Amino acid sequence: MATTGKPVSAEIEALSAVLGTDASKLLDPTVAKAWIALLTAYGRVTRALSSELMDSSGMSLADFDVLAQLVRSEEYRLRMSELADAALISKSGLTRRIDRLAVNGWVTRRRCTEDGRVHWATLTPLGLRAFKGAAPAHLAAVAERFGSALPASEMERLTRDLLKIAAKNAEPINS
Amino acid sequence: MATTGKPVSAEIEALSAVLGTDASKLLDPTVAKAWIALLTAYGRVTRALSSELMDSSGMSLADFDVLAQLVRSEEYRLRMSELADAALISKSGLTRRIDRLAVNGWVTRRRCTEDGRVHWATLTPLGLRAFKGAAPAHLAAVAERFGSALPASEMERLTRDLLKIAAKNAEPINS
DNA sequence: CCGAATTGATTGCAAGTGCAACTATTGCAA
DNA sequence: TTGCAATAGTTGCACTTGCAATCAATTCGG
Repeated sequence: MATTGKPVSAEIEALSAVLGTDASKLLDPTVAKAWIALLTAYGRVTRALSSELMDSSGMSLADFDVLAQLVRSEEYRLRMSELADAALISKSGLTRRIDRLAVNGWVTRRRCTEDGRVHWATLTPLGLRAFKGAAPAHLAAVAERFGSALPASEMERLTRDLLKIAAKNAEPINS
Repeated sequence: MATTGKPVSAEIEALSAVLGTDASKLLDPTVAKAWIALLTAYGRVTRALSSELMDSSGMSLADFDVLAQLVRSEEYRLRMSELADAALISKSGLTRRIDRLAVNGWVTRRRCTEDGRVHWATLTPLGLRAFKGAAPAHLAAVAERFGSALPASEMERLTRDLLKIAAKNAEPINS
């Protein structure tokens, strides 16, 4: 979405001309600038991290997230829907992602004996090894591409601001 | 990626336990928190905006961006690759997106008479109408979901920080 | 001028995605 | 009990995506 490097004020002016109303009434130029900055920063960083991770470890960012959630869970396992929520993807998306991870031998899927509706996704030793192999480079890349741009105090302020935005839009993904 | 509402320090500790090294050496917990906050804020806001826009105007966020770029361009037209860069999508993605927009009658695609390699994507009057119909609600939604979370001065600081991050990762998409 | 390199755009392909419909299992109420 | 509602997960579908290969037009070196 609208992420040129060009000044946003011009963009707002162009929109005003077209919309026939003062577009800055609809969207404050300050906000528009910030929004475009967010889209740009997010897009560039994730794009770079994604291809670096794929090159170095053969896994996607989404794969890494799923493995990370399993790594930090009790007994290296989670229910499918817990895992979907934690990794911020839809349930159907997770089903197929686990299919792929299972083909690699990185996770297993087992039906729960106590409640037959539940399926456990469990990290295998091989999956743990894969994660351990991928994590150092990936974390270092996050530190470099994202972390090194701002001093710590500013980073904390950024976190607070972003969490306020996130809080304004809180709703679970799997309704 | 890894976007639970849970404290990140726990995440980092879990990773340290697994990686066998102090994961905070690899990724400062302050940075980790900020990164997860960015992912969360971005994911929630764009998800909501996307479905609201689709419901109200039948266009995707990507469609809106493409139309917005054309609206603010000279004579409502851009070369395919200019437009791809401006809208932050790949060239092949743009080709097919323009296909779809052309089916709606919102844009036309014409070969350039001076340089036969170049194709112009041009906004039609119908496309302009569609954009004018969609923009007010969408801009208002950005104002509400994103803009209203922070006061203006904080918004400006956020913009500066995000642009620093973007600048650290500057590379054109279509290499 | 002619052929090779370059540039602009499209297409084949092999993914990934979410929604809605579906299956399987369990819990609960009468 | 029995049958219906709720819950967990999977699948069909239609659509998007990006990369690499390809086609088409232009430019440039000799």
